Amino acid sequence: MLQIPTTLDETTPASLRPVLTPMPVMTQAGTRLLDAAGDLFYDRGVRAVGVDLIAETAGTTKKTLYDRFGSKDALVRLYLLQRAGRWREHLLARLESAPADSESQVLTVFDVLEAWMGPQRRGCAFVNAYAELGDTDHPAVPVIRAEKAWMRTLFDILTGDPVLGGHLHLLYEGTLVLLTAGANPQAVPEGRAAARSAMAAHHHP
Amino acid sequence: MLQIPTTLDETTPASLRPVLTPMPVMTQAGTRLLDAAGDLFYDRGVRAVGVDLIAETAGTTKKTLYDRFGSKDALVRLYLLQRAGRWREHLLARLESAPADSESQVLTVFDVLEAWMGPQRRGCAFVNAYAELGDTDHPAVPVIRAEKAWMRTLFDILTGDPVLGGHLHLLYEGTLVLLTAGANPQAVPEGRAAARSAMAAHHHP
DNA sequence: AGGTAACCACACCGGTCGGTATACTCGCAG
DNA sequence: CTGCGAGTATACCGACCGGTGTGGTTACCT
Repeated sequence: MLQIPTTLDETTPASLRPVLTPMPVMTQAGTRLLDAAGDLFYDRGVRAVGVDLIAETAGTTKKTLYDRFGSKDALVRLYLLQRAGRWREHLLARLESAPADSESQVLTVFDVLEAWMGPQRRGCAFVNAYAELGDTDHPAVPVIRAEKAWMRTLFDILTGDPVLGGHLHLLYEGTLVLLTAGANPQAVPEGRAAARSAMAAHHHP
Repeated sequence: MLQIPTTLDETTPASLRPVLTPMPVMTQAGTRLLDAAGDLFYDRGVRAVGVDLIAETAGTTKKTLYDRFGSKDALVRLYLLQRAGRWREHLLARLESAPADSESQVLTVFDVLEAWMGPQRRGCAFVNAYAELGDTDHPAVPVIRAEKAWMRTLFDILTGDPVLGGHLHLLYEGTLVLLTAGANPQAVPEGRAAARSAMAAHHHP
């Protein structure tokens, strides 16, 4: 049985320790605000979206936004936290209904990525956010780092080998970048084939 | 002899056709402006830097900025164009003074990347810019696409095989992302080792 | 001498930024 | 009945956004 952590620990992200980073209790307007912010942040970028637009899109007011979340920075952090949780749940569910052997599991990650992205060209929400925030003390940065560390841990666990896991994680991140910024529609098939080749080479050296 | 294009063709980026995209003739204040904009854009992101700050940092005025470049968007495009040119020249110079065999050339790319980045955590200027601009009609987007296509062509030429070239390009982009957004200081050594493994597997299948 | 390109200093424009304040309505629990 | 949390509406704040206009000073070219 594979043991994959389902929570996102911001302080020791690579560990398996099940630390909770719970979402705050959401009111109705709060949920609408976070959903609207999520769509807008992802589509246009964090800095490009103002709090006025978020409140208007959610059908509420800036007052309510600041009553619920306190600041735009906190809302950005929650946006990434929610997105990380949804991706993890989605991916783990698909992996459970895939063949249990290591190679199938890894290739399934690429398949799930392709279906998740669809025809869209906005790339990885975490890489995009990091591009805007940089290596600062913004409260969202630990969430970004934790998401990358979680994917690395996933590949390590799926393969049982940190060297192969690292190789596959590099291929996964490269695929995501070249699919979007690179505008290469063949990125996912190429990434999948490269992953297959890397696993074959590792098992028959 | 390796034949690597040194120019950045925005319209047919993958071709070897030597189309020029020359920098405009620069005055003294124009050069200072573009240099200041380059540093600020890369360090803080394109949207986070205003034209007032650029002009002040360059020791000139907004008036001069708009007289030279016409718009902030044009300045952003020129920033990426200049950066792409510098990276290409730097990388090709290092490749010329490296062993000429295919494997050494590829591994040298990772070494040059590590030295180019240094201890810094701002990542790929082109990926960062795409994160802010997205798949829009911004004049800088073709420059981003062309840079990614140029790196892919480089790996194709260095290896003489588009399948292996694609694999290595994925590893290269993944390395860059995980070094910065992922905050993994082992990203370059891991990427280098993965590249070596991919090339070995390709030659002894 | 006249023209012109480059540059600087500075004021100005409408719009938007993140964030706050005031005042009001509604539903609900004590 | 009262208090309170949630929400709405709207006005406001100083700061900054990209971009423009005016006027004046050099230096060089014809």
